[in-house]
Amino acid sequence: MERNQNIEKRILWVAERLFLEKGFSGTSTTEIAKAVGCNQTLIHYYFRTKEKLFWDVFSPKVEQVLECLDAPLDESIDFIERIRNVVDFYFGMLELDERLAPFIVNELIMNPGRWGKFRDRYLRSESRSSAFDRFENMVDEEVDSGRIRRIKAIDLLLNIMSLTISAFIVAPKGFASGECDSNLRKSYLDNRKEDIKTLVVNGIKA
Amino acid sequence: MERNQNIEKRILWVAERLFLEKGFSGTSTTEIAKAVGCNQTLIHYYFRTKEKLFWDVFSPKVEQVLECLDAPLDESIDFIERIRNVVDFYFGMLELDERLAPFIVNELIMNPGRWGKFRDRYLRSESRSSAFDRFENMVDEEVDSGRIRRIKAIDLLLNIMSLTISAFIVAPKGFASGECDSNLRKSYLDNRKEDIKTLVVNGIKA
DNA sequence: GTCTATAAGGAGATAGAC
DNA sequence: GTCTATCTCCTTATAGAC
Repeated sequence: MERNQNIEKRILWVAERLFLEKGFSGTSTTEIAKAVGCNQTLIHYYFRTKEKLFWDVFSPKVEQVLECLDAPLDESIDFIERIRNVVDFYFGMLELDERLAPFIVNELIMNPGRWGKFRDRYLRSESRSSAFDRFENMVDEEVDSGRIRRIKAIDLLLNIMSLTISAFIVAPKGFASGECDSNLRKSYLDNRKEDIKTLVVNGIKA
Repeated sequence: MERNQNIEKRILWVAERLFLEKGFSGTSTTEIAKAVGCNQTLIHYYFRTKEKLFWDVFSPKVEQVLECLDAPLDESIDFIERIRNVVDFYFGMLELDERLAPFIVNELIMNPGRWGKFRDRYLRSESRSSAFDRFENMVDEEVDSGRIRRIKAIDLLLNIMSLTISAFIVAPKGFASGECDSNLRKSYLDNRKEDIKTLVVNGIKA
């Protein structure tokens, strides 16, 4: 990538990195400009406001993440195995970039209203035939047949997501190991993934 | 509480409230002063820096929370019941102030280094006879006797804490219910508490 | 103890030259 | 497109009058 070509895209890349590392409020447009190697006013020339830059960076990513939530629901395999796949899938998604989970949680805490439009689009009961509805139907069917204990789909999903996301919140902070060594973190995450799968699967047995 | 008496304490109360609601970086000393009804420089007269004010507010609370982590470990009752009590206990602690969990997680993400001294004091292997060590001994004993599945105490604790804290991160944001109605939130939290207890207990069965 | 005044710096955003 | 200069506002912190 040439240094002087496509400044607009380079601003997007750099902004994504800095927002992920330091959050929205912790990143200034001046800092983004410095990292890009351009003038601060250029940020505003291309994106007008910092808020709009934020959305230009993240709305495609949020869409992408939300839309692939149903990817691992292959109905040809055993339900328990499908749930294990869901955990693997979420874990793998967050493992691609370990800054993602802290970023999401932080922005959710600091400015919950900002994410309302995504909640409305993907979790509200009005929007039928969503990924969550397919997941819910699948869980209800297992409960009704008595193959798993009585549990609401939303609770199962919250359990899986809470445990998975939390693993990445704790991991890089050295709370688990006392060290920030890369191998230790990897083995910590692998260990957490397996334990979470065991926990979630045991937790829904009839 | 008189308005003109004990300004120092009033600064501490107001600072606690604002730090909890808006985080450390989101709260200015000017804003604290305005809420107290005093001059901004008075904050610095009493506490010198914002950082020191932060610690004067929270280190007693952190000490208190960390020191009572072993409170529910009454050894006269069944282990499974003891674990259920631990969940009840953590839940109750966070229910006392629903701003606590988001605050802790947010500060942990934004400035992990700040909490290093507490980690060192309470979770490092060097500091023996801590609350965690007693918990660990208890879990190891149950594993060795075959009464529960093979699990490390730290994993069990991370499971419990992740699920409990996450419930409060999601709760006030309307992600679960789509509403912020107080009764809905209460029933959401009660429901989560029971499901988490079931999950954690099922998850360690042999 | 409490105030005014102010330093010294950083933020987001805009006008206008080139 | 990209820049300089600048506006306005806000931050933490200090000096010194009272």
